[in-house]
Amino acid sequence: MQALIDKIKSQIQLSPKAEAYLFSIGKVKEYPKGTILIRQGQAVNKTFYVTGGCLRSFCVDKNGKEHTLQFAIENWWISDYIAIHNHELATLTVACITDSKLIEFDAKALNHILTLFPEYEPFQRYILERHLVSLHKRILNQLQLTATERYDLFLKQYPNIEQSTRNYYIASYLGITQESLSRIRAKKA
Amino acid sequence: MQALIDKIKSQIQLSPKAEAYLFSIGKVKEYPKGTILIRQGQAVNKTFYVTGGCLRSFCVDKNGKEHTLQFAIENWWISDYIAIHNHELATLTVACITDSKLIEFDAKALNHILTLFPEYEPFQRYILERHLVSLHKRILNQLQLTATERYDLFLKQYPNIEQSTRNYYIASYLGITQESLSRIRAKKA
DNA sequence: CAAGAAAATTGACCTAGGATAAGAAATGAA
DNA sequence: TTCATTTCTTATCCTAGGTCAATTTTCTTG
Repeated sequence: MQALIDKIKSQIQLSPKAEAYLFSIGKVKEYPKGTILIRQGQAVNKTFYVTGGCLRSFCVDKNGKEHTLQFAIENWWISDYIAIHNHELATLTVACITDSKLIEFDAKALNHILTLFPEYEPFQRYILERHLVSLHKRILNQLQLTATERYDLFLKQYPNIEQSTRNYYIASYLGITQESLSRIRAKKA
Repeated sequence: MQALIDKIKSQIQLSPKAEAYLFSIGKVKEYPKGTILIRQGQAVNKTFYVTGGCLRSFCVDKNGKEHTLQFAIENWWISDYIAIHNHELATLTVACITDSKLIEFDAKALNHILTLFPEYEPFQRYILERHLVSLHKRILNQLQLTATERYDLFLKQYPNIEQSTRNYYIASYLGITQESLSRIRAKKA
């Protein structure tokens, strides 16, 4: 929790009261691999900040195939923002890929900090912008790179995920099948 | 310009001073079809709010192929956010697809409003969140839909763009070639 | 450690969509 | 209007990656 506070303080001035509020609403948790934190179809009322381990958000299509929207490692936030922003039920599932250490926030309480302590806004904006930029890049990569190039880039961006996650999850993030990913790997060796 | 102010006021309380500031930095402009507003490789210092017409942002890959990141129609913002956020030169080009009416903001001046009038933050956050959600959906669509399904969705999302834009731009947004798009269209008729 | 289960690999075949090229239709300038 | 240019369509052939199925390897867990 202190690590997050420090991160925030490196971006903005945080009053003692705001800091105390953050402490009061952030719950440090550890979840084992496989834990499902948000389930497709259910209400979303939590947002997670990752301090250790790795999670992912994904949706399941009509054929039962999974599609990974996001991997979240240390220092990233994860939730179903589509649902939160649109006040809808979850279209995504969020699950721990490995044993994970998180700080769990009630989404409404975290949002309320912006009303109580407007000084927090620039930090939230920073997070949103960073996220936005990473999505822009992802879309451009998806449009212009081959599967092999996307995989190479993935390895650079998430150098430690490969060991701890299944082939299938990576493939479902890259937009290919696990068999194709396996072939791509075989070619590299 | 007043239309934008009204939009903002429908989301947040805006003090007369903040409103005056916005007026002072927003320049109403009209550009003819084909105008390039931001050029790949150059510095980015503007952000555009669209009040009429249609623009797009795209990058050009090593083979000279274009990839459309965004179409912007009425009530949307467009710029190169990757460049702005990372303080880099433009990786994107932003161009008018049709004659367009815009409100042009100096990016720094627009950003400065957040310091001068923190009351503006929630609006900026609203815009960022909306953008984020649309990108999440786009990625999920790209991962799970066929080219034909993506095209159908595109027609729903941008019912008026098809007439005013070239086939190639739409194809480069969907991640297919213009020939494929032409075949998809032929099949529908 | 052994037996099952889960995950990854590999092979044979298939298909959506790409590449190239040529012709048809729009668009636009004179 | 006509000629030229740009855009769109169509046809042929091709390839990256998908599908399905059979192994092999790697995890689990008793």
